Amino acid sequence: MSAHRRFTITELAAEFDITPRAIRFYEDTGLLEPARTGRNRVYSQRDRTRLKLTLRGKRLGLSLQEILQLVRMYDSEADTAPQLEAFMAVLRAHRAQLEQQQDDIRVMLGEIGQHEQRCKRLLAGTAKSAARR
Amino acid sequence: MSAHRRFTITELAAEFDITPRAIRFYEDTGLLEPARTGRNRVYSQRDRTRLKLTLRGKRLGLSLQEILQLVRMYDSEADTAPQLEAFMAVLRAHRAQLEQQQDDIRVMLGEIGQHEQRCKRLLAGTAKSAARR
DNA sequence: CCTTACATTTACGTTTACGTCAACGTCAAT
DNA sequence: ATTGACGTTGACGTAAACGTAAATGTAAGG
Repeated sequence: MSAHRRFTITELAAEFDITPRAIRFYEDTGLLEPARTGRNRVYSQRDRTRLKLTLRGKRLGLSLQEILQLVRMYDSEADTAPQLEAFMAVLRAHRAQLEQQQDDIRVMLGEIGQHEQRCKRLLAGTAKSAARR
Repeated sequence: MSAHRRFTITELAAEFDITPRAIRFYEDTGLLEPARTGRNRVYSQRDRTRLKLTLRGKRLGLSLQEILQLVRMYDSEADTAPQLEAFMAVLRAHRAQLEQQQDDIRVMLGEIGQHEQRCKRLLAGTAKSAARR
């Protein structure tokens, strides 16, 4: 309901388990544009969403600059055909990268599974030799 | 067949599209341990595999130190039960992180799809208004 | 009024992952 | 003999993403 909830910097920091310093830094790079009450920052739902996007991007290894380009693109009102074409080219590139990452993850999960199996076998072995005493 | 192929640093650099400097840096951090012919580095299949692992880790946002811990763990001959338990704990943590990334990727791919749809619609619109002249 | 808690800006420090010379060795080709 | 092409080891530079300390404001509670 309250679509216009306001957040303080420490609230957001606590919620997302980051420091206020980091949040201010994201503002410096242009990712957030909180309102002010005097000098103090006031964050809207939109800012919160942006922050979530930022952290998601970070988890995938994007730089803040790359994230900034993405959110700017998403917000931009591209309307001419060349702009739209350029937009879509960027989208395709990012999709390709994400799909590459999906592959990488699949491979890594496979390796982890193998190692987990090996550990289980070895643990079964140590359990037996411990039981033999 | 030739399981003992040897590679020079520029060969590997070319193959993986990185600089020799980067490869030497990976050696400094302990990720690679090439043999030597005099002063010159000679890389084995194993080194090449390590390098591939390293780059895959990087694409997923891991730091070189984290990658180093992983490959060391994978190479280690843990045999005592506590070691194996600790090993598996790390494996579980990494699997959790990878699954988080999978989620992140799914969300992002969804967003990209939406924007691509929007672009297509808009492009159809601009095509029409261009045709009207 | 004074302290405590949280906020601000400014500014310098730090880590990571290389880039970029500089100075040198080496081997093949001209 | 010299010229590249490729290799080496330092050593310093740099961009990114904050950490951290200093100096200050300000609102609430005892």
